[in-house]
Amino acid sequence: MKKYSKQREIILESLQNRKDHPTAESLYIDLKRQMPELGIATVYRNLTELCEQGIVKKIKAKVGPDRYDGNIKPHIHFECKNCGEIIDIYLKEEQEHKISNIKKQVSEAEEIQCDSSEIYLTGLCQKCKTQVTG
Amino acid sequence: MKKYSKQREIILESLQNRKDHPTAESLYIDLKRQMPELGIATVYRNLTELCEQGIVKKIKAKVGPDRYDGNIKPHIHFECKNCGEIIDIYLKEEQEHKISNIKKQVSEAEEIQCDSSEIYLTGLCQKCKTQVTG
DNA sequence: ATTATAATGATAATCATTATCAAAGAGGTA
DNA sequence: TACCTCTTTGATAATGATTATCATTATAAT
Repeated sequence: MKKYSKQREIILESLQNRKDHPTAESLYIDLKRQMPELGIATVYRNLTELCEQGIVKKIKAKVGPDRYDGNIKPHIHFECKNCGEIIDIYLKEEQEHKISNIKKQVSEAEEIQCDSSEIYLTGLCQKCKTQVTG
Repeated sequence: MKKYSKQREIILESLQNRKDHPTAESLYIDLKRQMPELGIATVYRNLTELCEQGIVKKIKAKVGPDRYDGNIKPHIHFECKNCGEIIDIYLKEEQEHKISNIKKQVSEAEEIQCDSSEIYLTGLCQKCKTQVTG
């Protein structure tokens, strides 16, 4: 039987309140301020658990360790190859619809059961675009 | 100045001939048969180099270490959550077109410069679908 | 052939993550 | 409340993947 833990609670809460996509370590450092006895293993354990429950999503960035996202509303990620920031992008309903259509077509054509899709974009974010370009 | 090396040649060649998406280690083990003096660091070094040149692509799988793909023709990846296999899926021209359209729209709306996109599907492959379901 | 420098292989070092395990906490039940 | 069982925790060792170091070898230009 799954039991309550204060640690799991604050990890989820923090992740849902943050607007960025922290690594396990940065979450750990942050939470240690309000719970100094917290251990890094507990953070990893709970992040894994929350991912399995589908409350949290793991992001495999191109650069650096895995990141975690407490926002599970459908959206895609853009990673800036210059500053490394990952920004959330919400597709319009019509765009979302096109994607799920393609997913359906592919599932049929390949005879697979596709239950999730992820779209990663890479390039230069607004800031870095102007900085790098001139 | 960049210099030729036999090692880099066989790494690229092997990757382009293989139809799977090997990890650095499995590539190393395989190539060691034809070149026993090959070192694992050389494999990592050259894979990184080839990725930077854009001749090879790195795949961050949900499970396990990074994989490499010698096929750079536009395609997307499907990872089976049961057997872990990664299969290539080629979108139809019209599907590809819809995606690049969305990419363009997003780039404008977000004021970013998006130069690459990756679509990642997850679920059950043909084999595992029938195995698990029935 | 000589020389400059890039690439290699062995291996140490690092980084991220997972495993282990004794102690503490949660959630029953008597 | 006291007790029991099982889960979770924190500390830390262990592991796995990748990168750094460095002496040696190979490449390519002169």
